[in-house]
Amino acid sequence: MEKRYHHGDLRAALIEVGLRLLAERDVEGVSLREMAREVGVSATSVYRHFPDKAALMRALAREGLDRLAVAQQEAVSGKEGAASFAATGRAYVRFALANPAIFRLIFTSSAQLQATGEIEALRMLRANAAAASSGDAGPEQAENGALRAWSLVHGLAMLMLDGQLPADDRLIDKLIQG
Amino acid sequence: MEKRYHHGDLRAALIEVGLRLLAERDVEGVSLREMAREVGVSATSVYRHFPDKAALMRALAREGLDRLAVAQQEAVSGKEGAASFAATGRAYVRFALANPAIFRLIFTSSAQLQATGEIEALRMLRANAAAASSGDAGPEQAENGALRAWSLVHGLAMLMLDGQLPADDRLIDKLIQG
DNA sequence: TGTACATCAGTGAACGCGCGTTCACTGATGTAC
DNA sequence: TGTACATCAGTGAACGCGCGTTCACTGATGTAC
Repeated sequence: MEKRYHHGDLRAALIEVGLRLLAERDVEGVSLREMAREVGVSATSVYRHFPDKAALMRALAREGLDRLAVAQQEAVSGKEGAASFAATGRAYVRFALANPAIFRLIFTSSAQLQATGEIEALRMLRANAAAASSGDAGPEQAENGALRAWSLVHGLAMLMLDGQLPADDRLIDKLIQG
Repeated sequence: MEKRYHHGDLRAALIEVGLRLLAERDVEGVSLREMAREVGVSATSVYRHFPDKAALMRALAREGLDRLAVAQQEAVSGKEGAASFAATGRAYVRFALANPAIFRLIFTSSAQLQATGEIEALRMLRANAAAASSGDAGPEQAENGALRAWSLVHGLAMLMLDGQLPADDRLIDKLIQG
């Protein structure tokens, strides 16, 4: 028996299932066949919506990036300057800890995510980092400060994900705050 | 015809080939069978030296970690304090850029590398980072400064590897130096 | 110095595996008349 | 309102793939007598 999905429904269902699987296991452990199986559809039908597996994975990365952007936006609301950066940075690291595989997927595939708006989450972090370091002398110092802040937050996330540092909320606060 | 390796020779040859392959492609692209093929030996013979593929990959990570330690040691020679940290940090990032797959492998599998001495490279970076921030008030501030420095350097390496920042030597210097 | 033998690092064939992808197809949907 | 038809999202079977690993084996090495 054939299941009929309204336009876009199977696509959305595949992305939802994909993100759920990525919450449980690593990127390499997620196959196109399994995503189709979980949705309850034949593997073949995926090809009606994505040219190949890579395209589906890119869609997952894009959706993950959107969610990271939302998390940062929620965290930053009503804050300014240094407090704003700290909030964004904390949200960034916490998102990574809560969604390890998705966070990794975002960054390993984001070089291919070129379309407008897809890098919103990254743009926002950079903007906040720039605001945080705007007390510095010139615009170049501010830019350097922003990149340093982004690197700090990104490195913190990665080191905690890889078990090099304890994934401790208070440690995050200490390192980002002061 | 059977090839005879003196004790440890095939082991060393496999590690050498593994690192060479990792210089060309990603971790997932390196198979046990290919490493054996490259050495010129049957896949089966690998099991005389490693219980399974995971053990071989762990050996590759350990060797990579040693090389990272050496690179840092060479970079740091004769320097002190902040200059010492900057040198170590630069060496760390440059190693990552020169050996992307190995650098990633080191960190994704280093949670399992528990034996003494295996974390030498990491210990060294932490020590130098601590030295760099020893001007700070108390020991806790110094520790925080060290972790911040490590995060900064690690994040910089990862962002450059993932194409988020240009892999530019001058940018490395600017962000680590100042 | 020569022989017997244990050790153990190699061998090729075979296993089952799940994968991504292609194929020719079917049948429900929604539109045109 | 009913019928004809094009569209196209589904289907299951099949493909070739290289993988990690197991098996029973072979034959070179080096030691004990």
